[in-house]
Amino acid sequence: MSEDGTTPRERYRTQIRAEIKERAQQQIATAGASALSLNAIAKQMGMSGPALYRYFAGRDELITELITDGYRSLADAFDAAAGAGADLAGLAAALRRWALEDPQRYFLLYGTPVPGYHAPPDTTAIASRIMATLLDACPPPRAQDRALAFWTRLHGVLSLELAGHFTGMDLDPALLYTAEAESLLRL
Amino acid sequence: MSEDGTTPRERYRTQIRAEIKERAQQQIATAGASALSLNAIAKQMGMSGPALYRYFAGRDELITELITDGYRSLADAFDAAAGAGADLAGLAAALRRWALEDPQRYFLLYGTPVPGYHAPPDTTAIASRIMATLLDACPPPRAQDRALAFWTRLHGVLSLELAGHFTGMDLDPALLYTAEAESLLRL
DNA sequence: TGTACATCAGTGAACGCGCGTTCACTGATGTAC
DNA sequence: TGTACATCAGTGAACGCGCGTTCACTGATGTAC
Repeated sequence: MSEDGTTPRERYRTQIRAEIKERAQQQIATAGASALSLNAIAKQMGMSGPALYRYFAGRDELITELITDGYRSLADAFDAAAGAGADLAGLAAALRRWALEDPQRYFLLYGTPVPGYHAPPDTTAIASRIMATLLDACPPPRAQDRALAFWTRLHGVLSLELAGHFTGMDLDPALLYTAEAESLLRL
Repeated sequence: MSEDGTTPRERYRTQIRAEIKERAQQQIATAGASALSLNAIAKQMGMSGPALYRYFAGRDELITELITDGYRSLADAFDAAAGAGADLAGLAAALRRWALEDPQRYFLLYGTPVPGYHAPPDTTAIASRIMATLLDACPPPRAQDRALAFWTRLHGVLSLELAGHFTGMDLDPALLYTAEAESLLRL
C-alpha cells in the first residue's frame, strides 16, 4: 500500500485498463467504431481474448467508457479554452482542433449512432457541462439561440468536412468554418 | 421479346434485382448500413445466399447502388420541389421530408463514412446536379455562399436531430430547422 | 521470518454464430433448326 | 411442331474467417498468522 492508498495490484490494473482503452481508441481512429474488436486488442497486447474480461464486462462497456471519455475530453478542451479567456470564436477553434485531432472520436460522439447501441445517461451530464461553458461565452442577448446555433452550424461544417464531402469542391473548410463561427455573432 | 425490347427473363431479372435492393434498403433503415447482410436478404427472399451473386457482384456493389439510388432519390425530390416553384425554404422543407422518410438512408449518404468503403465517382455527378438545383433557387447575390450554407446548416440540424442528440433538450427540431432555413436569406 | 491461505491475472479450449464468397452441379427456360 | 442445344437462375456443400463470450484451470502475487 503506497501513500496514495493504492496497492501495486490496483495500479497495475488501472494501467492495463488504460492501455486497453488506448488501443481501442486507436482502433476506432483507424477503422471506425464498428471495427472495434476485443480479440484484436488482446492480440495487440500479447494476451488472449478472454483476459480482457478481467477489465471490462464486455464490448459494450468498453465502448461506453470510450464515449464518456470522449465527452470528458471535449469538455476539458472547452474549459481549458474558456479558462484562457476564449470567446465564441475561440471555443469554435478549440472544437475544430479537438475534432481534427481524431475524427473518428468525433464521429463516435456526434456521428451516425452505433446500431443497437444506446448511450448511457452519464453522457448527458457531461454534455450539459459543455453546454454550460458554451452559454457562458455567449453574449447575453439570445445566448440560448447562439449556443444552439454554435452547435448545429459548426457540427454541420465539421461533420461534412471530416466525412470528406468537401473533397473536390475547391473550398477551404477552415475558412468556411470560421465564417460560420462569425455568423453566430450576427445572430 | 415484348414491345419495349425486353425479354421475360430480363424483366424477371430486373424485378428480382429491385426486390434485393428494396430488402437491403429496409435492412439499412432498420439497423444501419454496417448491418447489411447478403445472407440475411437471401433468407428473407426464400433463397440461398449464393443466389444473390447472380444479381450483384458482391456486397460492395450492392451498397454502391444503394448510395447512388439514394442520391438520385434526393435529387428527384429536389427537382420536384423546384419544379413546383419552391424557393429556398421550400427546398429546405423538401430536404427535411426526404430525410425523415428514412433517416438511415440519409446517414448512408451524409453520415459517418462506412469504414473501408469509398463512394464511386458517379455520385459526385448526381451531387452536383443537386447543387445546381440549389443554386437556381438562391437569390443571385452570394448565391454560392447561400447554397453552401444551406447544405451545412441544414445538415447540422438534421443530422443531430436524426441521431437523437436533441432528445431531452425540450426543443422543437422543426422550428430550429425552419429558423436555420430562414437564416440563409439574411446571409 | 516462514508458512498457509486467499486473491486474482491470464490461458487454452470450446461454443455457437454469422459473415462473404467459390464451386460444381441441377433443372427449368428460352432459342434455333 | 418437335427436337437438340445453350443459357442461366438457383442449390447445397464447403472454405476460411473473425467475432463475443463461458468455463475450468494454472500460476503468480499478496495477506494473515
